[in-house]
Amino acid sequence: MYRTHTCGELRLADASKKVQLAGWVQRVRRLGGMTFIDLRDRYGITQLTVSEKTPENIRLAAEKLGREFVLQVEGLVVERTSKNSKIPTGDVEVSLLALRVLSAAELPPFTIEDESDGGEELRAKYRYLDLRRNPVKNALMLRHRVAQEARKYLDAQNFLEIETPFLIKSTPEGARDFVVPSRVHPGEFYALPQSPQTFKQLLMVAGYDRYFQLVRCFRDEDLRADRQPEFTQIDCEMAFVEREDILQTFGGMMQHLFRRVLDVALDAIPRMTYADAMRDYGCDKPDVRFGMKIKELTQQVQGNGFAAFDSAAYVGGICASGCAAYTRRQLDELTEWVKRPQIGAKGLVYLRLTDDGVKSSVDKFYPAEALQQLAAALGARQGDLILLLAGNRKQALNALCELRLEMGARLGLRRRGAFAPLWVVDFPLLDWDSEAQRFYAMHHPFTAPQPNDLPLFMSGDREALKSVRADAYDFVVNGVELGGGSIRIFDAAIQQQMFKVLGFTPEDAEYKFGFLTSAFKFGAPPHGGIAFGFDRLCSMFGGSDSIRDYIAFPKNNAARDTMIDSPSRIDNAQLEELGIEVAGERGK
RNA sequence: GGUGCGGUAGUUCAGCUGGUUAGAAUACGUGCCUGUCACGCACGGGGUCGCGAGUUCGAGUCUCGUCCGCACCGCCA
Repeated sequence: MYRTHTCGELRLADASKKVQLAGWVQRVRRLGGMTFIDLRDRYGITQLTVSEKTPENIRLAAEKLGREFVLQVEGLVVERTSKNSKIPTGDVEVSLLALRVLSAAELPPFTIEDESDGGEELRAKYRYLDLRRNPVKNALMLRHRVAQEARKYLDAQNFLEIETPFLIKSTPEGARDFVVPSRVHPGEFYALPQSPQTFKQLLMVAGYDRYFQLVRCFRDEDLRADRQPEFTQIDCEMAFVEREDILQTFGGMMQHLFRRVLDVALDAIPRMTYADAMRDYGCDKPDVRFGMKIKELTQQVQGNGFAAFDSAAYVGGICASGCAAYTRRQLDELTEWVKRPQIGAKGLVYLRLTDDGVKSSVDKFYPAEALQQLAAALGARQGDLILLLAGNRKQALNALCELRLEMGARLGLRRRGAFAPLWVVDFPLLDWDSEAQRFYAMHHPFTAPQPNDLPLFMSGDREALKSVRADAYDFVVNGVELGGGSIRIFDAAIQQQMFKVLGFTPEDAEYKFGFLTSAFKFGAPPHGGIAFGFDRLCSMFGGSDSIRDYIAFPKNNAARDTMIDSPSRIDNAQLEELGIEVAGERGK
């Protein structure tokens, strides 16, 4: 036995006990005749003392200790003469009777402290040291808590946790697949799942009418702060349900998680249609912690000779409360901001509602009365700033969406600790790609059209298809998409029609998804489901925009793990065994 | 594939319009110190200024290329 207590455990009530502790040296403070050692483990820090009364062999050993040495010690718990209220164990210390160095340590490349002096690059390379730090440890503990609470809720609702395979078949629709060569079948490949989508549907066909899984998913796409090539979903599916059942069940799960993890009580989750979200917020994942809704003004502003507006397919604006005092410099800076390539606006028109009336950058095109009407249309009051921009509908809405979020941030309206969840519903089923002259599934090819739109869908008419709504829904919090799902097609004829609309030949469809359509021939129940981005959920709970600290061993921006140095080359013998041709470049 | 920012002691950073021997803080080492907990004081060691080319009498500083990191756009059914 190495220890009787952890380093976070001892209190005044333990005084005069003889205890054993084990942990890492956080810091040594040598005061001459007296030495203090902070011993750290997962649970906390306990101060060890070496004084002139301490046996000499321990005094000598203590002189050689450095940061991050691993010790096992025995000692007497004593009340401190000067207490430290900053740590829970601060009323006591352990006066050493025995000390064993289990492991000496080199000086770490950065200090293991909450406010570490190490940069991200260094901490990534030595992730096992970074994991010793409290902020990372707390993030992983939060992740554990969320996982346990999700399991508790789903188990109580009769869901079964069932594992599905990681070595599956490549179906390069949507995201790129990670691919794994087969040694047994040279020249053939498995793919890692982007999600267990088809398997969970097969489980519904098999009668396991409530399934869930905390499951790793793999997508070979470029990374972001909130996107990793391997990430975890809370993947769920239910049979004999319609949309309402799913929204109730998983709205309930979110209320459970917010309550149990954050002690935040969420009201029933509000809903918004995709069309409303696009119109009022310019995107399908609105941050509704604040208003500042977008207002379309195309009709109202055209015909006054202002070319930028007259020639635009869409003109819209937002009203930033209390920003009328923005200086010319600030407005110029904002204009540059919206003209950046990432935002892509051509320019920015402003109206400042000052004490002296409306001052705008387009005064010469619009009479004062027209400007007043614009202000009224946006519900602006004296002291407000109106920002307008124009373009094609999609670009302009996107730019307004970004501008709204930016102004919201500048005005302090995107408060951490405030949570505004919602369901976005009634997504379009299909997305027409005018370049490729084909439809893509907005969600995936198993998403059911809404019952009301089924005749339109079966008609196969291109214009009709563009307006078909899907029985799909996203769960959005504070402008972040945390989950999404749909009611699935379970009728073979509708599924065939979907493959046809998406341009799959019957052979294609058979090759890629034949197992699923076959299964549907043997009695498929109506079903639907949802998947939540578990890493994002955790980072949302933790108040971070990056999911990296909520993953024990994440990849960097370039999809590398700099600690283990992956991906890496493999030798020719290994390649040959896999039946993969050895490239001429190799070995150079 | 693209845009922006960054790369200088172990670490975090400063280093102006190019100009002596590249600094600070912290960490580390040594000495002193019996109540510290960001201990204190004194002294000390520590640099391929990411890498390569170019401009120049002279480059940490300017130019080009390249590698690496972060954020974002494209991409993510």
